[in-house]
Amino acid sequence: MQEPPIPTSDPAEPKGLSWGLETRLQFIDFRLRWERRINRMDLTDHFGLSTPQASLDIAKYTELAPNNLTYDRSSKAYVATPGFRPLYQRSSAQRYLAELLATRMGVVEPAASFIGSAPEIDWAPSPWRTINEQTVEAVVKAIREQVAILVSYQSMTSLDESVRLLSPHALGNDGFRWHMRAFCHKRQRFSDFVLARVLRIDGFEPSHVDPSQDSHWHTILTLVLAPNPDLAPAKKRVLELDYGMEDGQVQLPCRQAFLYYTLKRLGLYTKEAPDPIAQQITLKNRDEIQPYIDALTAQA
Amino acid sequence: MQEPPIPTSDPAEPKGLSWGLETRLQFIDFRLRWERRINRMDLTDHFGLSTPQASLDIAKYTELAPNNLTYDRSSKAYVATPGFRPLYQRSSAQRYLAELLATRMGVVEPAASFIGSAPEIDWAPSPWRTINEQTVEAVVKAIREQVAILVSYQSMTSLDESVRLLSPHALGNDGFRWHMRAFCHKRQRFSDFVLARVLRIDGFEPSHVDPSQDSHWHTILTLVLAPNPDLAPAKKRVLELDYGMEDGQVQLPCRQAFLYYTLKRLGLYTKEAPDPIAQQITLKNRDEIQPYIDALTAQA
DNA sequence: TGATCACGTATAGTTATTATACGATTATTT
DNA sequence: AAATAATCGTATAATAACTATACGTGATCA
Repeated sequence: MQEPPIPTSDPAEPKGLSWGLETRLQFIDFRLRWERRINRMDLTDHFGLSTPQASLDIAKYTELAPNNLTYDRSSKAYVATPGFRPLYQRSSAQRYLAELLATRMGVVEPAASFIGSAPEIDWAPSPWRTINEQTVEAVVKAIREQVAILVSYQSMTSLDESVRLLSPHALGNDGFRWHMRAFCHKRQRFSDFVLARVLRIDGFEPSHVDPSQDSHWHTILTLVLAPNPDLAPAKKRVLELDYGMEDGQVQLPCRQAFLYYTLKRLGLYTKEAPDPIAQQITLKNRDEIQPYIDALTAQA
Repeated sequence: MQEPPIPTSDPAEPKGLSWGLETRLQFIDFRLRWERRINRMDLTDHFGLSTPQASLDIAKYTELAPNNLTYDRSSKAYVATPGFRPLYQRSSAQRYLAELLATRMGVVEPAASFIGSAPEIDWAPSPWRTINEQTVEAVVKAIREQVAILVSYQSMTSLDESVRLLSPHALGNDGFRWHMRAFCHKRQRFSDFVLARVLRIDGFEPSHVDPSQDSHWHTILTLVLAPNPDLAPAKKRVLELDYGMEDGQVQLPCRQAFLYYTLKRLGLYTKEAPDPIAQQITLKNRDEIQPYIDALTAQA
């Protein structure tokens, strides 16, 4: 019996092909959509195959999507038709933009990406500490094996090294930095630890912590965001579009553990009354959330 | 003659292998590092190969990195040795975390990722408009072919549809949203347009715009960030670690076009004197940058 | 103790892919 | 205007990659 092919979420995606061929067909689809052209040479460069095989792959793609491409003798390449319809999820706009960004930021090696030539792109930069390989490896291992790690952690209160025994159970990203969610045996409570503040890993120790007791992690709040009602209608409409609001609001599920970072990023973490001009977005259910906001100051 | 294999950046990475085999070896490397184990079944599931071939692949990996794995009869799998050293860039911690995040956020299909079972992870959520496929496709096409697009754009000033002719030349991401950088033929100047505010694409038109004239895009400022000097030494150290500062500061290159978004994200966009307690980070070369900051209000 | 499930490996067969070559079409150079 | 180069598709034969199947081994578990 033939081994079953890789399952794909979209039932319209062709099945029963070998993993290699399927990947190459996805490549053809991707290049056609985003660069509007594909060549045998594109295939031979990226996958290291021969020209006859590249021809066969293109022929196979043409069989699957005859209306997606035509050969243009002038440019010596297949070009996407105006009515091109992508065949694979891999060719989605969201995926394309994410891949573009990751490749340019150096997170993804160019050889691992389907992108050939792409439009100029840049982003609002943020200072980014290069991630420590050993720290991540140790934390991931500790989470998987459910053991504690002994770490030297840079605390907010003292320059001296503080050695702590931590039992991590999850990873988190606040938009800037990576955290671990862990039980601190010193303070006897769950909290967040920024991975970049881990100065050294001193070893592993057995641990008996139940992650389900981390209530700040498991409590999921729903923030209801809306445009500031005092804004002009056009501005409100802009905000609705920017944030994907429907009926003038959007619900944002948020773990209590991320409440501070989420509000901070949205510019909603203010103790005073927010300035309606600077503050374009409001927290519509602030009454409901306020107790959790008050709890933040007590904890930090 | 054999076609040349895919070039890899790291000269230590093995070469001369077929693209398929190389990918499978990277998979083995990745799984060993992050899940500490690999099986024939992992390979047959992910790539749809037969068990003898999976055996051969593992044997090949063992030949390349004999000290990275041992077979554990008890768990019926190869496990990573304590002294495991990754062979491929693909197995880096940064890549792993990025892949974890992208997979969980739904940007990358699970089948396209090497991740099998992974630790629990979450992030500070932000409202995210689902990207419009047609808009991205049209903008990318316009940039590539150097033509203008006629769009209905939701402006800040009027609820009525405003039709504009735009000549885009680059894409940008402000941390929340995707933009295009384009010449607006109506206002006769370059500026940013949020993709989500594009209500409709009305067609393409020939265009003669020189992207090199977009000075806000091509002017690259250097922001010098430092911890607030009034903070306690331990807090300063924390910020240095969080933001990868060396000698108490970090340089952040930033296009003038992104200045507003960058300062906003860092909480540095204040017209009044910043509050030293809330404001943990300072812009060390504010004198130098201030003229550009002043120019922002005039423009917006 | 026996069933199960990994492993490795061997053999034979099939499929995928390569190497090479040819003619056709188009753009570019001479 | 003619030669050159590059692309396409395709045909052939050869090779490499991979599959199907089977068998023996050691460890775990009911």
